Amino acid sequence: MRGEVQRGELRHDRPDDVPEEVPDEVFDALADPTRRRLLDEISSRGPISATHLAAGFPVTRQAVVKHLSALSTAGLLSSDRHGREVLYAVVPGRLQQATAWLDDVGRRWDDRLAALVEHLSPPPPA
Amino acid sequence: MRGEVQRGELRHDRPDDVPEEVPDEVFDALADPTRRRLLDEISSRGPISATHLAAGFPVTRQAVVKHLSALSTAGLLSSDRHGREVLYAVVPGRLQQATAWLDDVGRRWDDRLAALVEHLSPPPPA
DNA sequence: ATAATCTGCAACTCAGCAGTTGCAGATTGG
DNA sequence: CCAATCTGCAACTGCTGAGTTGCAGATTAT
Repeated sequence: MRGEVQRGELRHDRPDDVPEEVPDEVFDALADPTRRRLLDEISSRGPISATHLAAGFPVTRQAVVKHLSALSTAGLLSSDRHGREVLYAVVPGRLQQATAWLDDVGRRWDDRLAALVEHLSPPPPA
Repeated sequence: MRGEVQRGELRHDRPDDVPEEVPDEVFDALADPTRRRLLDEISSRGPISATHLAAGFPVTRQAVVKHLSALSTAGLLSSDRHGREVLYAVVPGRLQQATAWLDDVGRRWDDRLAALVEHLSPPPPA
């Protein structure tokens, strides 16, 4: 037996370009530990420049800038230019999109379990 | 000027091996779109084997197995062997750890904004 | 027993991303 | 004006992770 017939076609009728209604870049941005620490710092210290942030991190300023760009692309940060420096700030509403998906999965699973319990345990004799 | 004095030392006194109190593997597991779709499927269809899942995905069974392993390592899935097949199920409690961090950052930022508004707007003249 | 399934391990390829260095443009301060 | 500072762009390196193929062991069905 060679080659195992794997790689079937999808059963769901989602179009290929809309595989899920989930904020893709958001999770991607949150995946990196350094990016999460940056979000952490900014949320604590308030609007701050890349150079100032980099002073507190073990990586170069350029690396920090790339991470901030990723976070901005995901809509988690906003950047405003003040004079010669650029201050980054948190956009809190965007975080809810991530939690929404997590809650959805969790709730769906809870519903499954609840339905299962309901099905397995008939009402006690009165 | 060559070399820019970047790469400063951390200002926080966190030890290096405990950079953050955040579920690292969880975010790492949630970073991949395929893994999120797998979680999605399992939460909808209930306990299911890797082979069955792979039939609905455009990748090989092995790839699915690797993703399921990552999700299990993160504590998001549990696996039970029934006969010759292994059924994967969602562990919903673990998802709350991820949402907890997101909520923390969001709430902290909201507090900052609230304090700022409080400070900038003195009580109106009576 | 034998064929069909399902799982698991190992080695390999390949693209992407984190991080780096180097330099040039723009802005503030003395 | 000149020096210091902050930002931005581009090219390069290195590693990790997603996905693959190939095969072997275990379990069920005929």
